[in-house]
Amino acid sequence: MNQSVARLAVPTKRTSSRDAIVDAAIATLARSPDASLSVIAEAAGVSRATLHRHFPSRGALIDAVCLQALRETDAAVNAIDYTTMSSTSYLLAVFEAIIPLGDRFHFLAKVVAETASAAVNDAYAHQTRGVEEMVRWMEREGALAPSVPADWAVLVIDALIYTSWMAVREGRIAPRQAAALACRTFLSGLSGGV
Amino acid sequence: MNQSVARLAVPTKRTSSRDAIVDAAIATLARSPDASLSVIAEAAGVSRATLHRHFPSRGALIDAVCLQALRETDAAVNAIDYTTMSSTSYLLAVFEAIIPLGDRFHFLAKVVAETASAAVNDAYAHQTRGVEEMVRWMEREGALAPSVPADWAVLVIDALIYTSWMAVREGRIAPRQAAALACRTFLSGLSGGV
DNA sequence: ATCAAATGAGACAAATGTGTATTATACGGT
DNA sequence: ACCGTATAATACACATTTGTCTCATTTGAT
Repeated sequence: MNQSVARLAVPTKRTSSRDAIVDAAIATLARSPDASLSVIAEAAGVSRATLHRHFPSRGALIDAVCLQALRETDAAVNAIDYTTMSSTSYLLAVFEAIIPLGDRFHFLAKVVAETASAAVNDAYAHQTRGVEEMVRWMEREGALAPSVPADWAVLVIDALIYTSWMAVREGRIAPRQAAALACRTFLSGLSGGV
Repeated sequence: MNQSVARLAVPTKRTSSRDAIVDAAIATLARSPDASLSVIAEAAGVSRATLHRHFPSRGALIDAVCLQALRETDAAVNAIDYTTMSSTSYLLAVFEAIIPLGDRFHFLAKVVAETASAAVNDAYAHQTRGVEEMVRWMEREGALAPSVPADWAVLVIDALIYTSWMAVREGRIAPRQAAALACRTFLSGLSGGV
């Protein structure tokens, strides 16, 4: 891939351009998911040629963007110390960790379809596996009705995250409240209760 | 728009091509939301020139597609006789009416962004207003917790419809079960209960 | 049969996005 | 100061899509 990587003592700013491009791509695609490479390069303060040097094709860039997003969400979730809490508290913690990332990653749903990269699919599957684990945990703790297919539970969690992202993005709701509402919606629905 | 419309006795098949194009557009865009006009025209069994004759621009076609979709969903919901049921039964009926339409309209979320037509925005706003009314009805009947923002309830309903559409489309779940699960999720969440 | 409207077939221009290649320049470490 | 790398600035080729236009043909109503 990068033939000079192996050479030692060449760390300099080798990745700085690349990172700038990925960051700019995230920021730009967040506004317009169909932004051209020219626009992204400009936003990165870099020539289009340089962009192509780091990412041979648009798909390669989209891949990198997706992987970066998945890496960051993964990190946010992994930062939670789940050993000290119940599965339902963990659910809330996950919502609270992920929802603030919506600013940057809400566009993923639109953009992921562009790519068929195995790496991205793997990372995505890994993330889904994490959600499935959480669902199973809730099942074990009796926090989830046995009649509910785990598959559906996973889908609803994803949907609530996306909905929260959009609601926060449109200024309809504050991140913290979104997390609380999403959690409540998942666990007890919107009827009755408080 | 169509200067010959006023002439009487010219109903013939004047709109048949147009309808064929809209139908083909729906079917084609359902598979690939970025399909070109050539592909759509071919699917409609019509030359691209004819397509352009009916729809001057791509946006005009997308508009027509969106309006058609909104019209159909509206019709499906309006067919429900809400006078004989509770608000929560109505919610289930709405889910059951709309979810089967996902086959054809699930792509709307991706495509609506292409257009900024006032007509489409109006139709969309009208539909949202319908959901808001339903939410208020549920509030009046005490089926909705007062602490839940109506705004959030509307968002969750939309999200559940979209999630159901996708889940059904991917064969993960049957339409009827999807409606039941969506309804249950909204009302009582996925914990406890049955 | 006739006439008008609708259509099919095709050519065409313009715009856009993407990927490649070339050359000169700036930067950074040795 | 030197040298290699990364970069900027271009230019280019290529594909795709969209929209327009023309002309011949078909269709359908009368």
